[in-house]
Amino acid sequence: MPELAEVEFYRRRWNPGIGQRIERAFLHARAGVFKTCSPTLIEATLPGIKLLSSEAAAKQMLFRFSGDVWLGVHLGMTGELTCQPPDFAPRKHDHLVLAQAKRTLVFSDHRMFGRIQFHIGPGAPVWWSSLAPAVTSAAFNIEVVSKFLRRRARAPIKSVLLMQECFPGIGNWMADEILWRAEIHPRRAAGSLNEDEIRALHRETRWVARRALEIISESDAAEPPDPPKTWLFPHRWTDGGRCPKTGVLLRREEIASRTTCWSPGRQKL
DNA sequence: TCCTATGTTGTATG
DNA sequence: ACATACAACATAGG
Repeated sequence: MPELAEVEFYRRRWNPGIGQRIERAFLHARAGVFKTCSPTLIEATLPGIKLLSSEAAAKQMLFRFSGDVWLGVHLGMTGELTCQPPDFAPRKHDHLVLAQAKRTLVFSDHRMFGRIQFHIGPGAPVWWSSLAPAVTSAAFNIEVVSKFLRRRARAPIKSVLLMQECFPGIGNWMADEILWRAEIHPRRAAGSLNEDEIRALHRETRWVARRALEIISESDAAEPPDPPKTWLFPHRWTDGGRCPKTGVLLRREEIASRTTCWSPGRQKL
């Protein structure tokens, strides 16, 4: 599920637990989500310390605990964070379950493409601080984008937009949304974009990311809200779906091993 | 039964 | 060494 804004949405689900102590920790020790860390160490360290704060960046989340303890979460394709009652009994796909006095913080992921990372030290872990600058930040500028596109000149622009080292947090639906707004065909070679197209790509990347985050923060719904009908998003998986700008039938095809949707005529090869 | 799924990574190839 | 393409990971739901 989760790209930039959804990750931010799920991060907030654990907000009620901030400032509160972890009483008990249950882990599915054999789950693939703990590939890069030791489940036994996590289970031994967390009880007794407090959740202090959290941040989201790209498709990652970082939770800071007292005692210089840090927990990283990547939701993969189907991961989810929830806040459950204090007497919560872990189910099959609940891989990380942190019981507090008044609630239980749960990470579940049935497909197990998600990852938990664990770090003890005075500062945030290296994998966190070395994430590419947010697409909403000033560091994500035209220069950076055009340089990256030149390096990836022969790859289709759709696959380049999915590369986290330049477009952190952009996933399959955001990439399609950006290209649709920028009027660029997803199969275009990254190196073939002219100056105006690169400017449009940069502008729409920032716009889509910022608006998606605003929509999330304006909502108090229990599930991540969908973008409005004026976006490509609600039409792209609908058979017979039409472009909200031109009314033509949308086209779907696999590009870069991902189902890709675009508006023929508006986005030309 | 078969197909698809909002993601990343390791490996093969050029 | 670098860029590109794709199988593999694991599971549920249509």
